[in-house]
Amino acid sequence: MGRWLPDAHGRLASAALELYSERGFEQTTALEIAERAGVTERTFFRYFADKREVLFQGSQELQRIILETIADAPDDMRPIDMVVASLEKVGAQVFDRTHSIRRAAIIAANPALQERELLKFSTLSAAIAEALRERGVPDPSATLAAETGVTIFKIGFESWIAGTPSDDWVECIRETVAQLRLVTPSAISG
Amino acid sequence: MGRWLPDAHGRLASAALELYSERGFEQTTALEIAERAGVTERTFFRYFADKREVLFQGSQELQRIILETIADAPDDMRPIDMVVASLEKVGAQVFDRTHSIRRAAIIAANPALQERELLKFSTLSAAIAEALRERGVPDPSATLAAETGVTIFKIGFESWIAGTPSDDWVECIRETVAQLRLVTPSAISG
DNA sequence: CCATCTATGTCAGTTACTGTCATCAATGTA
DNA sequence: TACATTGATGACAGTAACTGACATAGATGG
Repeated sequence: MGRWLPDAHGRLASAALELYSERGFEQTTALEIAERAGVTERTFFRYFADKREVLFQGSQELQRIILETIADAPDDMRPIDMVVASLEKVGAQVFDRTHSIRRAAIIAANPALQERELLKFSTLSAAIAEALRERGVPDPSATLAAETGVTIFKIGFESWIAGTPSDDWVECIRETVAQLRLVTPSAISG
Repeated sequence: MGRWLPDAHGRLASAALELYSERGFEQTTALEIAERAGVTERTFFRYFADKREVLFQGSQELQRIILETIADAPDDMRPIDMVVASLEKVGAQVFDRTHSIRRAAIIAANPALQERELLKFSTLSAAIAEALRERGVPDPSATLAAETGVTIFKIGFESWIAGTPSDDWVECIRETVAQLRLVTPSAISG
């Protein structure tokens, strides 16, 4: 056995989620998180750039899968369909529903966390647009498809969390796309 | 003459903009801003909730004008056109171009400020959607028109700052709408 | 002339985060 | 076996963003 318990990163992330749930984000200090995880406060900030970042560890993995899927998509696919397909793929691999529900409640209760979430979405959108451009999709199509894709992700994620109309990820994404088609048919589907 | 110089709020805002420009947002302390404005640090935090908020004082006025314009729009106008009309109206009343250019450069250089800006846009979008709903526009049309409107604002603002194709606000908004029409003709214009 | 109001100053306190150096198990190497 | 190196962590001091509580003094109204 090592000098310390393994997986300090994971213990910190779990401790933070618990404490943010129990007493709220602002009412939780970094010291408290560290103590519950059995490390010092300094170690917390070695793993996470700040208190908010703990809740967004999944975003890198999410982005990685989306970008890879877009890069590997067949050439004859429409850009928006490449993006939607990558969104469908992401669900099963990344999300635990119980965890996501708790996390969403924490974020909904705190503007500082909403800010961070918006920045992550903005970053994701820029990365998707760039991936599309690398596949030869010109602007503004690339940017618009990316923005639309992120909008679908947001709304689809919300409905998956809410469980309406379904708690199945792919179904939520497809239903969201269908809704959007009703409003902008010629922009989404040929 | 009063006990203190008048317009502490304005002096603080100017001092902050200067210092953020000169040495960057993170390299500027609240104490330095206060000293340049001739007040104490405590007074700075009486006027502004935090260091970032100084740069977003215009957003409330911006939102007010947009919402009022939407509320007063003719009944036969399409929702998206109500929003676009409100965006056109806002420019001359709110923005000073020199100030806006400096401000944009400061924000572009700092992720924490980008987060705040995204939150302001998100808030604006929600408020526009609500204003449309109050005029009888159902969802998801209201939400989509609001989101589209904010997108137009963002891109139009960027082109106005850049001066391409014009440094005239209304022209920038109209050009952005035209660009968007090219991509989603049936969603924007009948 | 007095009471109150309002904007500000003063000051102590909490906490998020950072830089730096020490420690010590694990690991590789002679 | 002995010894140097590495990597994760602890220890600790420091900065700066905020916050709360109370003091002060000019302006204002009766």
